[in-house]
Formats: sequence, C-alpha cells, structure tokens
Amino acid sequence: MDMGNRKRLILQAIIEDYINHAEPVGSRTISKKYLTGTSPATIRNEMSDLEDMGYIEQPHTSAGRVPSDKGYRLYVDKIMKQNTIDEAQREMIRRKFVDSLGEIDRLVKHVSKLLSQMTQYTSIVMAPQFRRTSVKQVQFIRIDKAAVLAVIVTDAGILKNIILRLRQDVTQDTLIRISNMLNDKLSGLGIEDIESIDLHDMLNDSMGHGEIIEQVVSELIQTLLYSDTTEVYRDGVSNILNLPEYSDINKARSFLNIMEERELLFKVLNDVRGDVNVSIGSENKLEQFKECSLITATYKVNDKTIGSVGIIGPTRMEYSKAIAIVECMTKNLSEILTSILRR
Amino acid sequence: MDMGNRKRLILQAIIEDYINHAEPVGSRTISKKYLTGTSPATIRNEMSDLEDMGYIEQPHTSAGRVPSDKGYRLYVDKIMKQNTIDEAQREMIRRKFVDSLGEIDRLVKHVSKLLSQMTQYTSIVMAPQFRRTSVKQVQFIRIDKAAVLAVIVTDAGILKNIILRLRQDVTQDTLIRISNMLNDKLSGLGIEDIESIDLHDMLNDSMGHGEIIEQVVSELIQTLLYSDTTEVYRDGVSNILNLPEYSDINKARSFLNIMEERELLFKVLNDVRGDVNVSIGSENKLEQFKECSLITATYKVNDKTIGSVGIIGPTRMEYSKAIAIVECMTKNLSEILTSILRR
DNA sequence: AATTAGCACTCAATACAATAGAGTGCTAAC
DNA sequence: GTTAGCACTCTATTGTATTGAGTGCTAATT
Repeated sequence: MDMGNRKRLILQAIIEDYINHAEPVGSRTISKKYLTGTSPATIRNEMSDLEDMGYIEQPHTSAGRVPSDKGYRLYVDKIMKQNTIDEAQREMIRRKFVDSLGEIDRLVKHVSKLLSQMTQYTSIVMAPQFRRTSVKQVQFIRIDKAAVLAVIVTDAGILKNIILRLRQDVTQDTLIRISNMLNDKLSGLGIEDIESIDLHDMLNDSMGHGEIIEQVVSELIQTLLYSDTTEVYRDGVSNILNLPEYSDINKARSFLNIMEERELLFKVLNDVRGDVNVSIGSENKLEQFKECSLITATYKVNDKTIGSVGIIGPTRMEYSKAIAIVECMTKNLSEILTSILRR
Repeated sequence: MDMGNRKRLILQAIIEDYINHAEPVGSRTISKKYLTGTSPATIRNEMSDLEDMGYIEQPHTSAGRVPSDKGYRLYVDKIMKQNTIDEAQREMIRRKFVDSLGEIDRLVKHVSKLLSQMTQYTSIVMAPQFRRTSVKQVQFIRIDKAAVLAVIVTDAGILKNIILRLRQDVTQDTLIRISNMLNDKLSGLGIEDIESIDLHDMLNDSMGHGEIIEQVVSELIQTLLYSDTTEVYRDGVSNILNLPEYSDINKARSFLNIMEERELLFKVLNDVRGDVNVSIGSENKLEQFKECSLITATYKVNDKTIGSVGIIGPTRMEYSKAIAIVECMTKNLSEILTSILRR
C-alpha cells in the first residue's frame, strides 16, 4: 500500500497528540485539531489503512488509535522535524556546565540532573570509562606501613586510585623506583593489554621487590579489569511517576526495580555506539525496556569515546525535543571534558 | 488512668498485628489470635481506654484500631522485646562484609544494599566524612604541566583527592618540597582549622613558590570546606512501593522525590548523634518524614564517629528487627573500617 | 473514484444502588 | 470485673444502568 502525504500527516497528528495527552486519538479529534479540511470519515478510512500497515493500533474496538513501535520508528526517521532547541536553552546548558567545573564525577552527576530536568524523563549517565583509554602513568603514595595508594593517569587524563594493601612495608623511595619501572613497561598500553603482560620479564627487573610488584600488578589488573567500578548515575527517576502509563503501581515498581539495578544500566550504557541513538519499545534488546524508549548518546575526550548517557521514557516520548537535548548535552560534555583534560 | 498489664498486651497485639498486615485491628482478631482467654467485649473496653490515653486511633467509626505515634513510641521504649537477630544472620552479615573489602566507597554502598535487602525498607547511608577527622598528610602528583593531583590522607586513614589546575608548571621535585612543608604546617589540624591558618607565615617559607602554595592551599580549603562532597547512597527505594501505604501514586511520588534530594538526606544523616536512634512519624523534624519512621545509627573509626546510616519505613515498621539489623550493621562497619584503616 | 454524512454497534468508564461484613458501643446478665 | 447480645455505623464490594467516545459500514454526494 502506498503511503500518501495525507496518511503521513495523519500519522504525525496521532503521534504528536498521543505524545502530549497519552490517550488514544480518534478521527474526530484529528479532523478538528490537525486536518481541519478533512472529515472524520475520510480520516477513519486512512486510519484503517494505517492500522493495516502496522503503524497504529487500537487498544480495543471503541477506542481511538495509538501509535505502534513501528509508527514511532517511522516518525523518528522520516516525519519528525528536527527540534532545534533555542539559543537561550543552549546557552543555559552551556552556563550550567561551566558552573560545575571541578571534579569530573560531579560534572557527570550534574549532567544527569540536567538531562532529567530538561526532558522530564529519567536519565542515566555513565562516568568516564577509562578502560577504553590507555595508561599514561602510575604513581604510588605510601599511606602507612601496610597501605599504598596507586594513582593511575590515563590517556584521556582521567585518573583513578586504588588502595593496595601490602604484606610488607616499603619506603616512598622504593615506590618511586617501582613506579618508574612500571611506567616504562605499562605506559601506552591499553588497559586490556596489561593482562597479557609478561610478568616474568618484569620480575627480573624487580630489584628485589618482586613480591611487591607482583602484588601491585595483579591488584591493578584485578581492579582495572574485573571490577567494573565505573559509576552509573541516574536522576529524575520519580519523573516517571508523573506519566499516566505508570499510574499502575506495579508498573511503577518494576520500573524502579530496573533503575536500581546498576549492572543492567551499565550494560545498556556500555553497549551504546555511534552518536545519538533511539531505540523504541520492542526494539530494545532487554526485556525490561520493551515498553520504554531509550535515547542514548556517547561523549568523548579528544575524539575518543569514553562514556555515554541516556534518557528513558515512555514510547510516546517527545523524541524530537529529547534527542536535541541529549545531543546538545553530550556535545558540551565532550567539549568541556576535552578542555579540562587537555594535555 | 493506669496502664495495666493487659492493656499493655493488647497494645502490643495491635501494634504487631498492624505491623504485619497494615490493616486496622479489631477486638475479635485480638481475642482470637493474641489473648485467647479474653473475650472481644473485654478487649473492646480496654481498647476504648487505650484510645482515650492516645495510644491508638480509629480511622473511622466502624474500623478497628491503629497505633498512634505515641503508641509506637511506648512500644519501642517499653514493650518491644529486643530482637536479637540469630547467629546465622549475624554470620551472614559478617561474611558479606568481608566479601566487599576493597574500596571504602564500595563497602559503604554495599552496606546500603544489605540494609535495604535485610529490612525490606529503604536505606540511606552516608560515606565516611573526613571533615570530622584531621589531616595526616598531603601529597602531590604531577599529572601534566597544568594539573596536579593532591591526595589527602586523614586521621582516620580516609583519603580524598582533588585535581588542582595550576597556572604555571611545577616539577615533581618542587611538589615534594611543597608537600613536605605543607605536612609540617597542616598535619594534625582539624580540617576546620585549616581555614584559620596564617597564610603569610607559610608564604615566607615558600622558597619562591608562593603563588603555587597560595593556590594549592586555597583550593584545598575550598574543596574541603565548602563542597560537601560526602556521598549519600540509597538503596531499596522501590521497596517502599510494596507497602500498602504507598499504593497511592501520589504518596509514592512524593516519597521518591524526597529520596532524590541528596541535600535533604545528607542533612538527616549528618544530624545523627548517639548510637541507635528511632524517630517515629511526627517526631521527625522534617515535614517530609512526618509519615515515616527513621532508624538511624552512626559508625566510627577508632571510636571517632565519621558517618551514619538510616532506614526509612512506614510508622508501622518492624522496629525490633530493623533496630537489630541497623545496630549489627554499623557495629560491623565500624569494626571493618577500623581494621582496614588501622595505622 | 474519492469524499462525506448518517447510523448502528461496541466497549470502557462512570455513577448509583443494594448488599455484605467488620467492628464498635452500650446495656444487661453473669 | 467480665461477657453475651444487639443495634448501629461505616466501608468495601458487587451488580446494574447509563453515558459517551469511537469505529465500520453503507449510501449519497461531489
């Protein structure tokens, strides 16, 4: 069947009305509010076609139509006009960003809050992931006779620290020598590469500190590789309760449960590729998101992707606005991070 | 009016039944389930007295009775028997703790999760607050020509790092000298004391690095003093939706809103004094908690209070169990932290 | 051939009344 | 002091109309 221009307009009307009011849209409404020149009957015929084509659905016989996932998809890909958020808003975002200079984690948390506030949906944000970068240097600070703080500076300038518990005392001096040696061996390596390092080689150079080095390296690997310490922040979880689709307490509960599963959110964010991404309802791989839409985007430092953010909302999301906001936000975040961490 | 023993038993029955079923308790129920030797009529008379005395209330004429805040308070103070959680559970807690050795923040987060899982309420936990301790040493690591990482080790062994952006380059060597000097001046001082330090004094010793020192110290003060970076973790927020008192979506929403206000939670946790603490409904200072009960407790390192945890639930909370769990948890947390951070 | 008006039909939501059930307070008996 | 009995109150539930939005189909119109 052919997708005439009028069908397109009607689909758009249905989607945009449904986005705003969360209620099935009937032919009369469309005739009155959107296509004033066309009678309800005509619209009904077109709607019937649209339903056959799978773009809209009827919750029950005597209700209006609601968009299907396929309908939203078409809308996002072809119909929706780019929502360019206005300069005032853009400026607002920029200013807010500069305000929160300081610690990177705080910046990221701030982004999460901003995202949820501006979209009125739930936001999730992953802190910069430095596994994707490579090690630049490792430094040690002796805290006391049983504990050493290891500080890792990476490619992207992001750092992380790990407390190492040692079985034997070491002087700050020894630590400096160890770190010099480690820097020799490790610097430039991707963090994944560290795993495959030949420890023996290193132990030969160990100047009698074999045990310490072994412990340090293995703890390093452990921490870096296996403990996913990358923080995931969320904000605006309660926004979801403002939506009529979550007035059912059970749905609300299951949504909240999802939002408390850090692992899950991490997985979602970690799989994000490309720039801005939209997954609608059933397009989501994860069962738990089959009734939501997700807008995700990545952010970068020096053009290297190191993290991602996302917006979670109902399938009747204000795609155009949400996409624009997410886009602007990650662009700014990337810029700021890059400038903060410039080497 | 006198509080006879039977009245006490009836009050206990009402409270415990209401805790379990969240529904007004009638005289017949009590007669059948709790005081099998006594007839409903007698119990009704006693209940009438208890109501006059303000320990119980009637939602409406033909409903059973529910405990008032005053009733819960009496229950917690006088009636409730200490719930000694059994050895298995205690052991479980201990084991779980040891599992999550490693980073302190992760440990704390873990405590939050454990608390909510074991109580089935919402937990809030404040990360160790090192403002309450004093500085032990300050170390610097040069990251690149414009950035230095300052690591602060405190009394309790807890550390924190701050990235300082400098206007001029410094060598690692210079940094070591600066840190030696700073350690001289600062070590042993309470973090609040740092503010009142005589900068001039320091600048005289500055060996030509006045500008850097000035910047370092002022940044230090700024970060330490004014930015409340103490994390607040929460867990089990969605548990609240399992409770019938939150089946009203509006109540649920307002609860969630509270739980997203980090500042508020921080304030609550920050005001906790003493060991274990119970505030019931209207006893809470904050308007937002007038319909909840809060069980809070502090944890320590080397007998120095450095943080607190809390459980938020409905007034019909399982006080006895919750108190026992919170108590056990903070005790273990204190022990583990103290042993981890032993100097 | 496309559009529109008209009409019968469907179905959810709402309102309303009737009923059942839980619980109380009071009185009188034990 | 305790208990049984009874009238009374109030909520929750269930069943029954009623309303109204919306559709699909058919026939008339352009």
